Amino acid sequence: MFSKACEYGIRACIYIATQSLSDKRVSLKEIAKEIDSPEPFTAKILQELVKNKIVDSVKGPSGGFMISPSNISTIMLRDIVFSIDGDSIYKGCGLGMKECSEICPCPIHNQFKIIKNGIKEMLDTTNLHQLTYGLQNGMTFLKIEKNEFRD
Amino acid sequence: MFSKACEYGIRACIYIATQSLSDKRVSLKEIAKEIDSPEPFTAKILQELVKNKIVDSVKGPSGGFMISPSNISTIMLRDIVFSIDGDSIYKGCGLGMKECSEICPCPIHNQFKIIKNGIKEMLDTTNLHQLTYGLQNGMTFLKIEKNEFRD
DNA sequence: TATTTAAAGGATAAAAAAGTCTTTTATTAT
DNA sequence: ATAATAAAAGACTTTTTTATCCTTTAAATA
Ligand code: FES
Ligand code: FES
Repeated sequence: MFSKACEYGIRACIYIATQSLSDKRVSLKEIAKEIDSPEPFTAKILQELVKNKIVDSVKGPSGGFMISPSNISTIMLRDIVFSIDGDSIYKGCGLGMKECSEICPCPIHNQFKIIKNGIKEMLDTTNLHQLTYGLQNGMTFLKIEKNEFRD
Repeated sequence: MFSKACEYGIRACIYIATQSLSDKRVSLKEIAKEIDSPEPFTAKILQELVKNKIVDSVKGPSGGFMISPSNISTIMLRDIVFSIDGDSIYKGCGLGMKECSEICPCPIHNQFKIIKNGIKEMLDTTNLHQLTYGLQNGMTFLKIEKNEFRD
């Protein structure tokens, strides 16, 4: 569905957002640990998100990444996905033809249109605040949690 | 969404099916031409589909690929996709966690469940016959058609 | 101002996916 | 039987994606 880069990007944004709500900047190291992602690769993805004004970064001591709390409910999942994967997921042809169009539809075009509309709808209507909510309440997770009974 | 291999695989099956309905075996060369795919790569994918009993092949002169007409309406899109890409598209976690579960759901789990159910539903209920229908009527296409006015 | 800290940038490496090529095997028709 | 045909098999190459490493730049603070 999404590229690995995009998956890490979304997870990183959600984690950064939870901490930004408590006015805390977070370091790359902390992010990678909390979302269980490879640190240098995550750095690259964050650079891209910073360029796209989704994440804000500050260098040096007590620096790190944050997302301005006022933006957390205006940033849509679509914005993050678009920054990293573009729009092929909801615009491209499901059978990989150069373009998806009503004029030259592939055999699964009509079935796929429904799916792609659903994806677009989800990306367009889900904001970052919604995604952080469950995480803060311990109802959702960004990595497989290991408890004290099993590892 | 699907891998390139899977896209070619689906397109190949649809083309083979249309010809099999006229009792014609088709060669790799013809398939690759008709679905606009790289010939040797398509060969690999077809081998896999033959192993998975979705496509039948015969070597030698007047050999080629076909799909038994009686199977065309029982082969589901799911069967083709599963042969090539497995079930990660509707079973995996949208944010790339090792598994998708209700016990340890990721922040987009609930939104994604709807999408994934839609995909599963589509794959489970769409059969090969449905997909060949539009193609035979010139309503759907397996490659961008070039007409006499523009190329 | 010097030192430390942490991200940015750029080059590189590893792995996976996509695509190619050559040889072998099976089948048909001569 | 033999030649021709077409898929199967397996090794190989290229491209893309994923991941790592090292140097530079910017900011804070001591
Ligand atoms: S043309 Fe293939 S999905 Fe629209
Ligand atoms: S846990 Fe991520 S989609 Fe279910």
